[in-house]
Amino acid sequence: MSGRPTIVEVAAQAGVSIASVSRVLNGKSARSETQQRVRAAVTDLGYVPHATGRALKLGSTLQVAFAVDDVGNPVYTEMMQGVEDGLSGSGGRLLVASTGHDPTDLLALVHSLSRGYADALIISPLRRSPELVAALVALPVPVVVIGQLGDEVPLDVVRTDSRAGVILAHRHLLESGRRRIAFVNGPPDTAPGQARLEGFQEACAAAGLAGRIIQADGFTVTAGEAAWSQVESISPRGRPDAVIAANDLLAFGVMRGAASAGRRVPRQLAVVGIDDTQFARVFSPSLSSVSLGARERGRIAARLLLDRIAAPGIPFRTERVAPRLVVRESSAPLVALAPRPGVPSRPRTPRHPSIASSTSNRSRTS
Amino acid sequence: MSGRPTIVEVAAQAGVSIASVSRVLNGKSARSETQQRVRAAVTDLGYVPHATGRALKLGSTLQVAFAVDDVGNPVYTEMMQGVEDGLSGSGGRLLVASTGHDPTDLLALVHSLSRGYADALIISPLRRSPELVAALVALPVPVVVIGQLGDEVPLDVVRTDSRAGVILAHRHLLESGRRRIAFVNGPPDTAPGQARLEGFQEACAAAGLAGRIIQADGFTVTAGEAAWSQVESISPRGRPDAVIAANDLLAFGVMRGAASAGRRVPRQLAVVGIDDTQFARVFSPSLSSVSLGARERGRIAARLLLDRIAAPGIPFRTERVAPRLVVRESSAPLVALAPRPGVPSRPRTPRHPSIASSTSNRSRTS
DNA sequence: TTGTAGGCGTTATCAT
DNA sequence: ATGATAACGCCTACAA
Repeated sequence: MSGRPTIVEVAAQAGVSIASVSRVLNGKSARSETQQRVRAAVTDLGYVPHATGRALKLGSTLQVAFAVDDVGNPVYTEMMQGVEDGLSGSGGRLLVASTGHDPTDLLALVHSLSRGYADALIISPLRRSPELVAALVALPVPVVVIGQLGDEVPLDVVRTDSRAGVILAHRHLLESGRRRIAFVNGPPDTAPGQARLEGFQEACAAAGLAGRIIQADGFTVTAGEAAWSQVESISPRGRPDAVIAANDLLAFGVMRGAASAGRRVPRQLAVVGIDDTQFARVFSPSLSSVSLGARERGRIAARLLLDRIAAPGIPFRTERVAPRLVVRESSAPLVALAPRPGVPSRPRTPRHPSIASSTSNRSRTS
Repeated sequence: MSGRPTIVEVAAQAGVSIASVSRVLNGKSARSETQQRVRAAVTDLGYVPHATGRALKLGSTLQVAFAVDDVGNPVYTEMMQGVEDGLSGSGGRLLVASTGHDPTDLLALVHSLSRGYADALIISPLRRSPELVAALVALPVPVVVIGQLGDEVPLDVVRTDSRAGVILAHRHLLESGRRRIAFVNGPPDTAPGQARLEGFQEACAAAGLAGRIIQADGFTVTAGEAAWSQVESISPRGRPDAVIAANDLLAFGVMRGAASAGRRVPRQLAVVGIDDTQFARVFSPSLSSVSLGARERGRIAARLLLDRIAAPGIPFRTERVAPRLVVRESSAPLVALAPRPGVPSRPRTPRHPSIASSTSNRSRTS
């Protein structure tokens, strides 16, 4: 009557011991009559085993925490779906610790994890402060990091190579006939901000071009819009004819800013994003973007985690997902755009059978 | 050495009893010397109280579950951020149960909640099956539902009125000079699908217009694109000049489909979405949309929950958030578009000072 | 096959 | 102010 029924009451009702109840419920051997009585009592009382008791005894909660800096960024939702995919069937629940943009939050969260809320942690941090790394290593549960980490850190890691991703984008823009390529970066004190900046600089050096770098103050759409207004203030002579944005949200912001200023994409400005989020192909014009396999990285992270839980002693691994350029409308080659200057409003399918098709979903791997 | 330190080891190290350790850690009175010794031992051993033990004793986990059908839909991310906002400071963690699109998942999740994983549940279900409602009511923890529920269900509810939202959108399209208004709906067996359909039918009746209804098979971008191809197959004479989509994702799909078919938005086709997700203002053209206050609903849900936890006995409440039309470019009035037919590519700011501005962020409440 | 009993880590009562 | 001890709900040797 008072509160939920416990195993004791079930045992009493069934006229057996609590051990028998537990056994029946966990599929251990028991006489069929005992099983009957226990099951009857269970449905009778509406008994549901309490997770906490079990967790305390077994020492595991069957919860996996997933921590990111910004759930508002679709790339993390996709990553999370990947994690869910990879976890499905393992009987675990997902504990999502999003935390706003406060950088101390992630650290606080990691610390709170050492209270045993979760059996494991998958984390994709924007910044890798020494404190964070130390906290992760000290955690009493398995940790998988999605992102770049120092080489010698004893953790399982899922990486991609966003530096190479930027280089892919740069080469593609060169091939599509652009020469004044600018880079809109997010905060350079983040791991992706740093890697992508390096990629851009390397690409520029290789091409013998001086690429302009614009700093946005976040990886958000709004930051991208603000960054665009910086571009607009550049004298027309030096104004870029192409932009690589450090992620899709920035790219969306740039495209919106450009549209508001009356600039035509891709005719006057080519744009390439990074992450290939679900909205990249939906925008008009659709956004060319470098996929970093967010969903796959999530799935792999889950797999690494399950492997480690199964065999805690195995050596730490680093898995890699290669970046993949997905060419869409926003970076259509100039040669394809030239023939029909008078009809800009038509769908921008290039009439010229050039290397890169601007059709929605073609992709090119490198 | 073996595993994490427990309160027993701390007590031994400090030379006091476990009761004293517990007291010090929970801020009960203790002699200052005792406090010193305990704190020293704690830092010394790196002791962190184990959540499971505490939960078992206290009977509460400090976890709140948030369940939705599709985390891929940004409206739910926003709702979740609202929940987080509202929960912050309460010391609770958020357990996000997303579950793919399998409708049985939500039910399974709700059942699993009765295992005591969480102290409370906030749920925003697409479909309200009798089984689900029954399971929710039977749950031994407080439940707040975001969405429509039967009137007499003994639960706290946060509602909006998406039926009225559709009517807002319809009226706005009439004012912007459209007459052949179609409605792209999601599955009609969902609560929003049903309410929005009713709203459309009511609006059509009031206007004396026969509105065409197109069924999409989901609330997704892809479903919206497919729905658009149905529209394209309509004979030119009866083809709509405006579309209300049952949510933003469908609207994005429609706009993408329309763009691929060479239709111009808003000149040839006006589009209005529902939810006013973060990408509505970013798209080109930016999407007019009816905001249902997802973030605010999340915040309110959290508040209702905290109130109920504080005082379990209080009567159940239903809070309402009014829909709010946000007018943007995708539904610019025809009169504003007419004057300059030769320059369609310029930003679509209307030259005519009409009722509804098409500037990005203006909103009109009703 | 079944029951008894101990323990997982914590908090809280009740003596001292 | 402090310590011994009993729960909390469950699982699992071990003994019968």
